[in-house]
Amino acid sequence: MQQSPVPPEPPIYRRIADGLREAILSGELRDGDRLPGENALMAQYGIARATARQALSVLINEGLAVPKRGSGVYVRQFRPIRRHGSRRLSREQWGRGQAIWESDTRGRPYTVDDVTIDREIAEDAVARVLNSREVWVRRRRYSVDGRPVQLSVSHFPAALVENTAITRHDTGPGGVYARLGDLGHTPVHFSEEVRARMPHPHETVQLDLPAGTPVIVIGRVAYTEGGVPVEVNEMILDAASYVLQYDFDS
Amino acid sequence: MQQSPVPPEPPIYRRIADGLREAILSGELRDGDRLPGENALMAQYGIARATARQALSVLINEGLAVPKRGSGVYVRQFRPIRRHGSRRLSREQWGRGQAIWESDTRGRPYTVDDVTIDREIAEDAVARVLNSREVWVRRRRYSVDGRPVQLSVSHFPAALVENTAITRHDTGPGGVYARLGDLGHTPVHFSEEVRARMPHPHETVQLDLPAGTPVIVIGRVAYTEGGVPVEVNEMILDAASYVLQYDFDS
DNA sequence: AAGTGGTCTAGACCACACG
DNA sequence: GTGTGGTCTAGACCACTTC
Repeated sequence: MQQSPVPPEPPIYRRIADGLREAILSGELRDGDRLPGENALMAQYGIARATARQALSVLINEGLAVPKRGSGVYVRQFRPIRRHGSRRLSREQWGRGQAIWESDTRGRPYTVDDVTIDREIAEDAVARVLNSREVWVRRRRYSVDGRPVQLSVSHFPAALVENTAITRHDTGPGGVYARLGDLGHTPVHFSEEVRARMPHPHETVQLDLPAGTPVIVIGRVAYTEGGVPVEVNEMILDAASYVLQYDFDS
Repeated sequence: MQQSPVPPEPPIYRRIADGLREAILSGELRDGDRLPGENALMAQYGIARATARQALSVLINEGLAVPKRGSGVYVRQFRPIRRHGSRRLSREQWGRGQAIWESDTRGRPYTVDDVTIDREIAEDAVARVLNSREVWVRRRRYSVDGRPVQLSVSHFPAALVENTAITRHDTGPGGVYARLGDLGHTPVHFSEEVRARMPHPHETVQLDLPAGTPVIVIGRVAYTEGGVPVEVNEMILDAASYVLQYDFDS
């Protein structure tokens, strides 16, 4: 007779984490509420400091809680920005149905800082797509409500944009896409590749990410009507701050 | 005179993690290689066990390394599947440019297990989109190469699909979309909302996710030509196994 | 000043993997 | 059997936040 396998008891730190997670997901603990601290958990469960910390670290690494030094551990809030892929299709009737996830639809103003513009030798993947190793690179950081939410690195074939406003800080009215249009290379087709992963250290710093926050990586290629690739843009988004929306037919 | 701020030394565990990360990202340690273990780090740096563990946990939570019980900690591998949003546009000329990220383009066979079909009362968000609280729900899990990569939960308005093959395991040739077509409700418009976050515990179990792996959450609504929503599908993807591709005009 | 999280030490016992 | 990671204890000092 086969012995029925006994489900092993989860370790203490996990049971504590499960209880706290339940309280968060059920709404018993709300956005911004303070969780029981290390000392409280030690007393309540009769455990060592390291064990209490381990329990809290589970929730922190899950992105459900954020530690504040000298203060406590708090329930994290989620108020994403909606980013539309195809504006054209999103405007159509059928695309105006109810969204699944609530999000901030009012166009909150974003600010741009840390703009840098350089002529560089592109890495292999970018060079292959643009058919050019020589590129102009525009790096920007976007913030909403004073909090950084996105890093963006745009690559343009150097031969195409040399001596245009695209190589300068002030790109003029309409921005870089308008300038590409002036050159007869209006981007009309876009291909976006979307990934998600944990952030690299420099991304954690630049986006001021708490532990347990993934980033969404969007690699976007813009093509002209003739199918010529004119821009490769890699965007790094704070995953907790964004919902991407893509609308399409067929 | 303003004192120039002295950059504080990072803690030991962080410096060790930085060194190991460097070795991984530079390619010095390759996919599947074994990292120095806890004992090795203790000896090499003259630190306590907990500190060595803390260093390794950084890389594990970043998704760069995977611990194997009783064996060691290993460099993680990344070989994503490419998932296309709009098949139609992806086939067009301009969309056939080089991809930024390498991925497995050969259509690897996937298997479906854990299929369940139930009549349920939908949660608010789904009911609002479908204009129906009564829904049929199809849950599936997809695996590639024997490893689970995606969970999928499809909702259909009960009144629409009652007494059709959509409420049965065998949906017949063409699957549920063909059956919706039989009813005169062929889905032709799609709206997808994409998020990324750390997995919930049950997702970690069902997708067998190592620590440090985010999930991509896709909420997809299918509409008929007349703009009637006929399906809400929530997909949970192992973020390390997927690259999403979206192609669009304008 | 008191409380909080951040780092670190020096032990311990366990289950599991590998040779 | 030996080494590995997984869990846990009982202390310590520090920097920071809050009162």
